[in-house]
Formats: sequence, C-alpha cells, structure tokens
Amino acid sequence: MRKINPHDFKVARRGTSREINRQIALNLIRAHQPISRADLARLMNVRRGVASLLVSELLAESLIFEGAVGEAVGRGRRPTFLYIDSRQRCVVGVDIRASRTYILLTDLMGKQLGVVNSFQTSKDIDVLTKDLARRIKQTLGDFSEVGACEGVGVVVPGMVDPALGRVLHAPTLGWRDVNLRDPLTAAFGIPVHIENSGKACALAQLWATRSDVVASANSVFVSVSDGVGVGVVVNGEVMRGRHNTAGEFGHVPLSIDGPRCSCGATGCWESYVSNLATLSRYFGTDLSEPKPREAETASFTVEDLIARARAGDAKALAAINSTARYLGLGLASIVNSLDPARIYIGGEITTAWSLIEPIVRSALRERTLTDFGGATEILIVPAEEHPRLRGAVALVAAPAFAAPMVA
Amino acid sequence: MRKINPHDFKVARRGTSREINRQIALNLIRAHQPISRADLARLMNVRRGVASLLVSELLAESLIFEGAVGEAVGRGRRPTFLYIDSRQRCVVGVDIRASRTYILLTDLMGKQLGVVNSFQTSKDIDVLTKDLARRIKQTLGDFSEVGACEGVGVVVPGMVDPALGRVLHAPTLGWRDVNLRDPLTAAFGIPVHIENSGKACALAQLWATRSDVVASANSVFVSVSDGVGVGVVVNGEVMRGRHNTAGEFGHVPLSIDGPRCSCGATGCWESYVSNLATLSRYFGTDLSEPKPREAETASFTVEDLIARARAGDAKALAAINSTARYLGLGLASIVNSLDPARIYIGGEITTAWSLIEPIVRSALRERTLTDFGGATEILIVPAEEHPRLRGAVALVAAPAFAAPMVA
DNA sequence: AGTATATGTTCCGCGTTTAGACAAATTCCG
DNA sequence: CGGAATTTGTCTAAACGCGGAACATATACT
Repeated sequence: MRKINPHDFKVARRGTSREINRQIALNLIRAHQPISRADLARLMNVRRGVASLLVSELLAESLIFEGAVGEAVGRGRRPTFLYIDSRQRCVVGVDIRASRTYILLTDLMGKQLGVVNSFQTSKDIDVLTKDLARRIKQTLGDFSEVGACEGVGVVVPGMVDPALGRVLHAPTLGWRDVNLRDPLTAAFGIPVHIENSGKACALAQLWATRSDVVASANSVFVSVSDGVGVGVVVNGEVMRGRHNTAGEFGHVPLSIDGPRCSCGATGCWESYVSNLATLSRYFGTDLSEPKPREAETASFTVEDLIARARAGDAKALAAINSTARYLGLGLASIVNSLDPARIYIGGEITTAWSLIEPIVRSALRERTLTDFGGATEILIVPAEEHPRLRGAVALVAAPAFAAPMVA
Repeated sequence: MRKINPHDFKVARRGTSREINRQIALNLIRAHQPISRADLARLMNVRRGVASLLVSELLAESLIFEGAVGEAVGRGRRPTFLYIDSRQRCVVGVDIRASRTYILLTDLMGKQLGVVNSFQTSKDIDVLTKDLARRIKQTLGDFSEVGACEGVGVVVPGMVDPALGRVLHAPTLGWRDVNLRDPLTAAFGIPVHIENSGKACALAQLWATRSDVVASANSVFVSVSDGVGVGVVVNGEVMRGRHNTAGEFGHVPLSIDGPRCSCGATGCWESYVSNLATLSRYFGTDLSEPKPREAETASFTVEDLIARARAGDAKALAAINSTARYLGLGLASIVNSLDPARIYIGGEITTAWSLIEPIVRSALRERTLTDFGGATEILIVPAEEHPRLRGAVALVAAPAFAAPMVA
C-alpha cells in the first residue's frame, strides 16, 4: 500500500498505459528470450493483437529484433522469436578502487566482451580521467565490431550523488565533494553514470538474468573488502535515502566499545570484518592502530591468509573464523532491520566460504529474532563474476528496462 | 529506477489511467481540501474537463461531497468546494498492549470522536475478543449519529502477518502464531485489519494530514516503551520485509557484550533504552535480571522517574541522560543504514525530550558518517496524539487512498 | 448595462485497449 | 496427396479515456 505523494506525482496521460505495457513486454522478452509474440501475449494476459503492436513499437526503436523462425512446438504456424537487441551496442563498466581501476566491456545484456582490463588508480582526478579515456578508447578500438557505446558506468567506493554526478566522500580515495561525472563525460563524449559500489552491486544482482536465480525484489548485497559496502533493494528499487547515504551498515556497531574504525567511531561492523581487521587479527596487531601492517607484511593479502588457513595454519584459521563469526553477527543486524529475502556476499572473504559458512550461519542464527530470519538465504558472489563491474554496467543498461514512474 | 518483477506485474488495462488519476485526484482533495475542480485541474496539470469527470466519479461513489459555494477569489464565477466525505463513516482503532487495551473512534479523516477508552487486557484471546466486542458496540452506540463503521484496525506489539491476520509472535502478550483477525471479524461483523504497532505508527505519520508537517515518503518511527518498536517507510510504503519482520532495530546491538535482552541475545539497543532499562539503571538493579523490579518499585514508572529528574533528583537525571545517550547512539545506526528524511519518536521518554534532546543529538552526531546524517530531523510525537491508535485507524482509512498497483 | 474573468460542462478528435475475425503456416490423418 | 485442425500473426471495429476547445454560467469591475 503506497501513498501518493501530493507534492510529487505523475498523472496518467494518454500514452501512459502504452508506456507501462511496453516496458512490461520489454522486461518479459528480456527475462524469457527467445519468446514469440503469442507467448508474450499469454504471459501478459492480453490479446495477441496488443502484444503485436507493442512488439512492433519495440522493433521500430530496435530495442529488440526478430530472430530466426523457431521450431514448432506441436502443429500450427511456427513462431518468430524475439530477442533483446544487444547487437552493435555495448557498455563500459569502470570500477575505481583505492589501488587499481578496472574496466570491462559488455553488450547490453551484460555479456562480457573481452577481458577485464586494469591499471593503477591515480588519485588525481585529471590524471585518472586521462588514463580512463585512453584505456576506454583503446578497449573500444579492440572491439570495433561491437558498434556504438551506449554509455560508461563508473563505480566508486564512497558516497555518491548520481543525480549530480558528484562523489560526496570517498575516504579510501581521499575525495570529498568531487564532480566526477562531468569531466569524464567531457573526456569520453559518452554519457557517464556514477554510483556507490555497494549500491551498484545490489543493482547488478537485481538486474541479473541468470536463469537459475530469480532476482529478488527485496535483497541486500554485502561487499566485504577493504571496507564493508552494503546495497539494499526494497520493492525492486535500490534504497538511496534522503542524502544518498542509505546502506552504511558497515558503520553500525557490533560493540560501541570496540576497536576504532576509520570513520572515527568505535566498534563498527567494518572494524571487525574488513580485510584489514582480519589481517590485523592474524598478525596480532592492535586493531585501533591506523597502520598496523609492517613493511614485511604489506604485500600479504587476505587471499594469502585464506590459503594458509586451508593449508592448516591454525592461527590463520582462527583469524578467519573470528571474522566469520563477526560477519554473521552483523548480518543478523541486517536481517533484523530489513528482513531481506536474500543476502548476497561479495569480496575476498567469499573464497573461504566453504570454511566459514557454518560459523557465519550459526552467528546469524544466534542474534536473529525468528527461525526464518536465521534461515535467510545467503548467496556467495565470487570475484570472478566481477559484481562491481557488472553493477557499473547495469547503471547504463538497466534504465531502458525500468518501470515508468506512475501515480 | 524500479525493476518490473517479471513474475508479478500488472498490465495496464483500459481503465488503468482513469484509476491512477482518480486516486491522484482523491489524494489531492484530501491534502488540499477544501478545493475546487478548477484548482484540482491546475494542481494535476490536466484540463478542467478531465478533473470534472474524475470528481463526478468520486461524487457518485460518495467518497467526496460538494460543500457550500466558496468565496470568489477575484472576479468570476465562484468555485464549489470539494471535501472528503467523512460524514456518516467512522473507524475504530484498537491498541492492544501488555497491561491495557485502548479504543478510539474517529471519522474517515482521522478526526477523534469521543474520548479514548481503555480496559485491562486479557491474554486469553476468547475473553479479549468478548471484551473488545462489548466495548466497541458500546462506543458505536454512544455515537450512533456517526453512521456506519467502516472497519476496525488493531495494533499489536509483536510480529504480525496482516495478510493472514495472524500474530506470529508477541512476547509481552505471550502469543505465538495466533489468528487474531478471524475471531474478531466474526465477533464484530466488521472488517478487521491487524498490524504491528511500530509499522502502524509509521503508517499513521505517513498518512497524517497536519498542514504544518509534510508527511515524508522516507521516514522512521521509533517507539520507546516497554520495548523498542520501529516502523520504516521507504518510497511512501511501509517496509515489511520477506517475513513481515522488517524494522526490528530494537534488537540491533549497541554492544554484543552488553546486558541480556528479553529476546535472548545480548546488548540489543532495546536492552539499553527501554523503560525497564532506564528504571533498572535508576534502581541500580542488574540489567540482566529478568524481573528487576521489587514489589515496592512495581508501580514506579518512567514518568515518575522523569518527574523526579525534573525536580532535581541527580540519580534520576543520570539514568535518563544515560538512556538519552544510548537512544542517540542507536538512532545513528538507523541514520547510517536507512538515511531517512525524518525520525519520529514516540513513547514515555518523549515527555523528557526538553531535558534529553541535546544529549540524543550529540550522541547521534558522534556516530553518523556525514554532517547531514547527524542533522537528521527528529520529531517528537507526544502520547496525547495516540500514535498507535492513529496507526490502527490508518489501517482502515488509508487503503482507499493508496496508489493503484501498476507495472 | 456592458465587459472581463473565472468556474464548470459538453463535444469531438485521437490514441489505446478489447474483442473478434481472418489469413498464413504447419502438422495430423485419412 | 489433400483436407481438417491448430497455432501464429495481422487487421478491423468498438469501447474508453485523455486532449483540446467551445460554450454556458456566475461574479466583479467600470
């Protein structure tokens, strides 16, 4: 039961019904392709005539195309199959992280084209812009057969205002209130969308078209890495909040008297489960220390730690198990406050999932109020799926499929 | 940007545009009454003809009525004013709490009729049903001039599935998986809606028509009482979650090593800020004790404590200040995770607001990530406004004004 | 009394869904 | 091999609702 905002509503115009049904048809084709007009009409519960008209409109805009005539199911005329037109259209996804920046080229459906490219991140916006422009041009040159680029999606670990195209605060990059979009747009000559990485990951899962997993309209993506990024999907929409800062579960405390966090507060979830926290635990460094990593351990990553744990290093296993427990306790806060249908987890820690899953699960159960809360589905998103890059791509590709604003 | 759920969508039919515009018109009349057809057309940005037709449809259903001809603004024909028709229609709100049950009669706009009635709550469903039926019949009899009763809204401190009409778990009442709606419907002969009290409070604020406060489409209601109940509104809709348990911020921890909470876990926000926690702090009782209140202190309430604090009792003030600080720290978790435009606070603690506001605010600022987060608007809802009862009423009155499901 | 202005109603045009008929394509079956 | 049955896709007429403009009504100003 949604309330109509009497200060910001949208009246239904003559074309509104058409617009709604057009988007529904487009989404159904996306979800079920290949599909015939007749099947589409059956799914939509409308006459074939209507479906036909909607399809011809989508064809005219070349959002979809007619493929080969399909095989007949029984007897009768064979259907002509419809597909989302991802030919000759591509999207660039960019993932800016503290150390490196990654680039991925995909088609409109998110199918990966070529390999993931990366280079060292410069924290100077001008230099980074130039680097990115060169790399993107090069990537597009390598795949000239894919046609025009629809846009570039950029994902940043920090608070972002997508409407203004500004990075409000990205601590690991040292950016504060920086206009990232306009310089990039100017340099690329292609529309640029920017977004917070946690929200983008949630968006990517929402718009994913893996047949085995039905995207949930109520889910949370938790990315455990240098920090903890969280994206929340409510009613099929990424939750933004009043100032675009919703989803900062990383700074909800486990214990307000806990270790100092990079945000200035103490005992944040992030200060218990970030990669740095896990490593510090292993090396026995004080968690409150801002730079606990010695020179000798600087190149030692969580992946290395996990490898040692798997190899039988008891201290490494203990460190990871500790992280697992805190991860589960924090997830309980998410379950209690949001009650999502599903939680996705990404980040380096996922490579240890088979080791830690029982611990995470039992910690989750320990603090959730109901049995179904404790049984909330948890899905691992491995690094090979590049959730952040897929999210960046979704920033560009998804709007064409979004529901129209109505009422 | 909302995704259309390919498994649960609604195709636009021939009457969909009408339905949308009808609800918009109804909401605008509700928000701006008294209002003329011409003004309505201007607000909706449609021709007067369309507005006229929508109005005549609403008139035919007697959802609205034409009042006296208004005063002319300048020259020209005088407008006929339109009003929501709350004549001859009333709603009963019921607030079931552990100790007492409250009843309120209002008209469709939520205007209070008569006084709030209350009686002792029986935890036996059959007895409670009989008690309620008698009281409601009596109340309706006292106000026979208000006409037919549209329905009864019932609010319960616990998890509720409104669709099934069941109370999943209400610890203070000792109910677990109880069908509350059907016996009540049978006894009253009127439609009954049940809901969790925190969610209902949030709903009440969302649908409130106080001219000074524009209801926010992104808000949180925090009710601090025996427990901590929270209702969350996202995009003009109360967040339910997968199992109707969203919003349990009361059991998000401040410190996982903190005092034991009634839920079984430790260090929940609730165990720091509930009335019991404040009282225990004052009496120096162990917070972990399940029954810390002595016989002599059994009748001593938080209101009494606040009175002592105002009278200069340093120990009482310290106890309340402590609660205030923890309240602010917990609110920070809500701000960080949801970034609402506004937080409403209800419960006994609000009577001490002038004492504690600075402490709450500074604690909030201490743990919020951004300056605007720390400056999140906090509004007190005093007990005299009966937020829970208004929420119960909104359960019945609001659906008629809700946005139609589309796409 | 005449003019200007605002409100509310009515009528027609046009786009969209709805319902049904029809042609085309293909398999089944005698 | 040919007709019947079935399925797909297109087309047409009807119903419905917005879009725009004209018209009647009501009031104030001059």
